[in-house]
Amino acid sequence: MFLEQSGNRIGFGEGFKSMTINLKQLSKLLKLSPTTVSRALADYPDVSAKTRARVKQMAIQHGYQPNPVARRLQKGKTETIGIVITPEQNYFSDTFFIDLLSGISNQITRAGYELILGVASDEEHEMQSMRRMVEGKRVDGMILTLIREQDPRVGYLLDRDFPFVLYGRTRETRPYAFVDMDGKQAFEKACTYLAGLGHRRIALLNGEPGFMFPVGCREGYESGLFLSGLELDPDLIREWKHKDPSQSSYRWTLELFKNDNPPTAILFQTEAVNGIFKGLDELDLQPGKDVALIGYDDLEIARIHRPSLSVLRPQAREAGQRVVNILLEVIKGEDPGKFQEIHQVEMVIRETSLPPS
Amino acid sequence: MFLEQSGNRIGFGEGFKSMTINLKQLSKLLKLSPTTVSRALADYPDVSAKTRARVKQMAIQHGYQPNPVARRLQKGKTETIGIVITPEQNYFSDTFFIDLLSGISNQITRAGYELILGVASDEEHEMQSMRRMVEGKRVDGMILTLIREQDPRVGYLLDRDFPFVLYGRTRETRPYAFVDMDGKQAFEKACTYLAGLGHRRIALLNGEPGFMFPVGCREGYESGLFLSGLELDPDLIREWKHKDPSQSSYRWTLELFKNDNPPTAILFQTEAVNGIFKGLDELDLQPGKDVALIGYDDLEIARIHRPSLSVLRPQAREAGQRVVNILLEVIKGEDPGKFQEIHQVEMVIRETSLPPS
DNA sequence: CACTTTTCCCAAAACGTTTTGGAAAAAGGA
DNA sequence: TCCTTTTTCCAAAACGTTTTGGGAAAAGTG
Repeated sequence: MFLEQSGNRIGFGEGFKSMTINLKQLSKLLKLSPTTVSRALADYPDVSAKTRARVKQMAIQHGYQPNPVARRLQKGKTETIGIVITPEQNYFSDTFFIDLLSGISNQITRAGYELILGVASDEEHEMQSMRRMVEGKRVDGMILTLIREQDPRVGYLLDRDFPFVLYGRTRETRPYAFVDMDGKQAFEKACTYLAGLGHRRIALLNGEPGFMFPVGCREGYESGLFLSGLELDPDLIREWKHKDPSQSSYRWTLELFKNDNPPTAILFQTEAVNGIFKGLDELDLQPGKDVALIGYDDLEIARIHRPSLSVLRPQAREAGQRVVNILLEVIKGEDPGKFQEIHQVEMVIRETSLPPS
Repeated sequence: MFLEQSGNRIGFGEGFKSMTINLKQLSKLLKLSPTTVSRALADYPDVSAKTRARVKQMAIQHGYQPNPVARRLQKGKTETIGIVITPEQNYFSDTFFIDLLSGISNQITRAGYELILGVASDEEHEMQSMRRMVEGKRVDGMILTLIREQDPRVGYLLDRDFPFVLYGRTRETRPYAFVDMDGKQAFEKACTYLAGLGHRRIALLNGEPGFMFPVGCREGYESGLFLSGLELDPDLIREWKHKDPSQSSYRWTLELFKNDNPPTAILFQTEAVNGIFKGLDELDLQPGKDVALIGYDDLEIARIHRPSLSVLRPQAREAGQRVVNILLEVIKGEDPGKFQEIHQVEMVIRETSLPPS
């Protein structure tokens, strides 16, 4: 049976291609010009309803789909958008990034576009991969994530007037499009919530310096303290590194409680939670009971752990969809400066945000 | 200053395109035909060394790069390969999958190809996304991961004689190309190692049923027991689910030690480690000391945790590179049956694989 | 020198679409 | 009826490459 099938294939002599039909063949079948068929399928008004129906029916019957490569050449667009990720991004939490990517991918598909992916080992290769896409005319627009305070990618793209959208923000005076999570509001909310419960010593384990996101978190934290009439103690603030969130947070947790006046609550990014739990465990402190905890990002561990972790939950999927919709507008020629969105972050209260004991 | 720049852009009236040069323009500059320029750049022997040098120099001077879309149309290839991932894949461990993807991406770039990514929420959308790529003539080949025992994707692609390579294996009699990790050998090795240390009761927490990988793990486990003269106890074997590795492994760990004759060692996939640690903690058993542990996959947590976790470490990056190289051969027309690779998995002994106490 | 071979280059076709700029036929208006 | 408008279709050009199939000039060969 397989042999026979294989024989057929060899008989046709063109492998996979034999299963496919193109515009010219379809138009011949319909006894119409390629022009008319093309326009019928694209719903142009200058083809009669009757022939349009006939064309469409024949098209689906033969499974005709316009060759995207040919269409791209004619249209002068690649119908493709690019993204470059780095291994760091992965530590950037488990379900979070895949959710973002999922929103991006679905919206891109819906628009008939393609998402091409680059994986870069470091900052230099990240730039290199992007340049290949941009200068090699391989994409119509770029999506940028994991944004740094000073991010050369943004300047590069602005200089070339090439369409792009940031997931995040950077320090740049020229207008550009972005979708960002309101980290400031989120941390402010968490901080005032804890203060409202009676916590007076609230610590912050912030993200890696150099990146933009922790800047907002810090602002929100400070603002939250201020609004609650608490004063800022630099000893309660520290940053961790992407490379080893658990290790650095573990060490920091131990140091934190050597303080004469230790905190009763900690704000942090959920990726660092393992180290914090471990540190508290070693100090014989119970999470939630002895120390209140609120993490940023609703990772699996936050839901699984007992006690379950209260978190700030960014809506990554929705953000991904917005990023794409905006990018498509920018590609169409809309002014990027018009698209600057800051999304609210919801707080999910679970078991680790009790009043101080 | 910015205004002036912007004015220029509007002056040229063609935005980004104005920065780019095409073959015709380049050939005009060189006073040569497009044919000759094209062939010079492609190192055809029928263009003299002198003009070839002249062409190349001018090309880099003007940053000429052939338009990939036009090239693809003419060559009848998309120079693109596709991959579809699912959120499940993410639980499939942190650094592991990104490492695989990194190997894939780098090798694809090196070949001048593109990687297009689909993200599917479930099995149905996974198929749908793949069909769009294949039937829409958007890719020359597919890479498949997270393979199931009965995997409809494989039959679909074989029926169409469409090039693809599996990362993993499936139950299919027709020949196809794959790169797989030797899970059997890995678990056999781990099992005999533990038995060699004196363990007589070794438990297995296996991956989710329905997927192919756990099948090999089980085989290796059973074979390891047999080679060590131990007998198999079904009570010591259980599977977990991708959706909540920690939760199901936690419950299982508790059940496991209700056994009259509890295990002194556990083999498992590292994703499930949190649940196991939590279960052991609750039972007042110390990992490594009271119960030996070996996980499959060298995740961050394995290195960070104290005691650090002994693991089986697959070389994801190398595997990704092989997958791509093989796929490129298959696309060229090589017989897929020739490419069936099973990669060895190394064992990293850390602190959780001591003799029984 | 005459003939063959080699070297070097190029015009035209092709890849599969969409868009442009009509043109023929049908319908409407006087 | 004759002219204008609307409807419906299509031939040709264009997108930017690579490949095909020569052809002219230069270099060898006797």
